[in-house]
Amino acid sequence: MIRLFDSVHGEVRDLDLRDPGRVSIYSCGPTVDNVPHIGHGRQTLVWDVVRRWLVFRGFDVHFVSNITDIDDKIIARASAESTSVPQVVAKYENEWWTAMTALGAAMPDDTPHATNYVSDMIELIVGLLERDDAYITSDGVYFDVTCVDDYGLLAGQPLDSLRAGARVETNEEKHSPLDFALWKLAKPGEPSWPAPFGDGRPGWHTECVVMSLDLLGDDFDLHTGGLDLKFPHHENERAQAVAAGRPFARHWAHHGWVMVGGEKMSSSLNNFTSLKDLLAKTDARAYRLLVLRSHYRSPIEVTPATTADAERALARLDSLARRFELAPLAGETLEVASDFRWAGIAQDLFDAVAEVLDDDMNTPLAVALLFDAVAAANTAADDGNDDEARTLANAVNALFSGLGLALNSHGGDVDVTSGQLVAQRDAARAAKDWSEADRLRDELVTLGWVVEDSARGTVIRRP
RNA sequence: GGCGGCGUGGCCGAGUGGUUAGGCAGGGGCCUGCAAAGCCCCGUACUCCGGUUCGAAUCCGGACGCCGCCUCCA
Repeated sequence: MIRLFDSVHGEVRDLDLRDPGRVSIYSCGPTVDNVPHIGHGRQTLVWDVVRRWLVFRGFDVHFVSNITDIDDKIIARASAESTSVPQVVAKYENEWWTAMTALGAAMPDDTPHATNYVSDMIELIVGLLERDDAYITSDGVYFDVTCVDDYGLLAGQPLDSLRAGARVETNEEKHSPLDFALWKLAKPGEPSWPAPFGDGRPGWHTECVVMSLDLLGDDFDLHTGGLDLKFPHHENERAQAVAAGRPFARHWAHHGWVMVGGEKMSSSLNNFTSLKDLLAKTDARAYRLLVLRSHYRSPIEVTPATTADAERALARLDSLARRFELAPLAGETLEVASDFRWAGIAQDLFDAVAEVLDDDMNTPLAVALLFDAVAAANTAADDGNDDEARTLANAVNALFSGLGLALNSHGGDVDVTSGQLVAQRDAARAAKDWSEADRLRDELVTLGWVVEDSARGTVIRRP
């Protein structure tokens, strides 16, 4: 049984699936109005890992993540860049998938785009208007939050206290400051779609409810997103579903933010580092390891110090991969291609890791267990217990593969010159010509290699 | 004001009422021709003040500090 912290109940609970063995997940995706930042990267990694783990555990996972391709901020960006909305969308959506692929994240099974769902959204809004759950103003259609009895469920507060804390509302026509736009009437020059209540565009909260229900069906299993989406975005999605009489997400899960000097990283605070910039100087696998080494609900700081720490830890894993010539068992695909036999000490490791991952994805503890196994494998190999060593190393490799972290045994392509130097050094060492061997090692180091001796002779790799 | 989270050894970061988290960095040792990699050993931490308990970093109360949501936001 998989357990996950449920944001509605504020506690870790069993994942109660609609269809046993199958997991339907909707993960709120980006508004493509800017380059993805490190926080988006964490988001993608967190849910990629959850998805992979569920697949590894044998569940049939249906993973949906949307692209918001119409929004005020996209329109603003098009204006700022003196270009069109479609061009902004094309540019930043491309940036998004490029960065996420570089992170080693598997593509979602479905990637719905809001603009392909406008007619469905209009249909939903018409229904809400018919039931008086929404009303029309001079600039659009708004949802009346008082129509949902338990509005505030995700916020963890009743409507009254939410209203008390609401900031000063500038829109006098809204019945309550908490009411939100379902439809925004187009101003001149803005992209628009025809609708019975006037040409315009859908509100952000309306997209996700329509797309998730369309692709995953009523009563789907899990809805995820950043902690900042819990309220009001998810609250409002749910409110529409409730008003429309559609059973919505059975579970809600939210991940913590990337922090910058103690403050939340955010597009609006403009304190972000783009994912592209991070990946230009950091191994993407190191970022995945950094994310794995903290709990998904905790805030993390991504700094040169923490990424360097992760890179050195990763080097230890790659070192194991080289020693045992391990090849990753999963990459682009989610299935871990392995005929690995989980038995004996491998089974013990699997059981220990599974126990902590099944319990609210305690990846830091799982990683600790895997590092213990790394040491055990090395010790066994040092002691000449080859079978045990190899079994453990393979198990570590399989489990990291299952989490999307590919161990790398390949130290870099060796050019002809370097290859010759390696051969010469082995010859010198065989002849016990140490000064010549050391000279050749220095030469290799100058060429940018890390030189190690192994049972197979000189091995070189890139640092 | 309402609601929620956090405060662990040099750094990152888990965690349970009593037993080594793990990683990185640092010190010592083994291995090695010398290194590198690997292995072993070491630091004995838990914001503060009370309380419960045979025993609390872990439970309760309080204080202080930090962060977040209530507005766009992963």
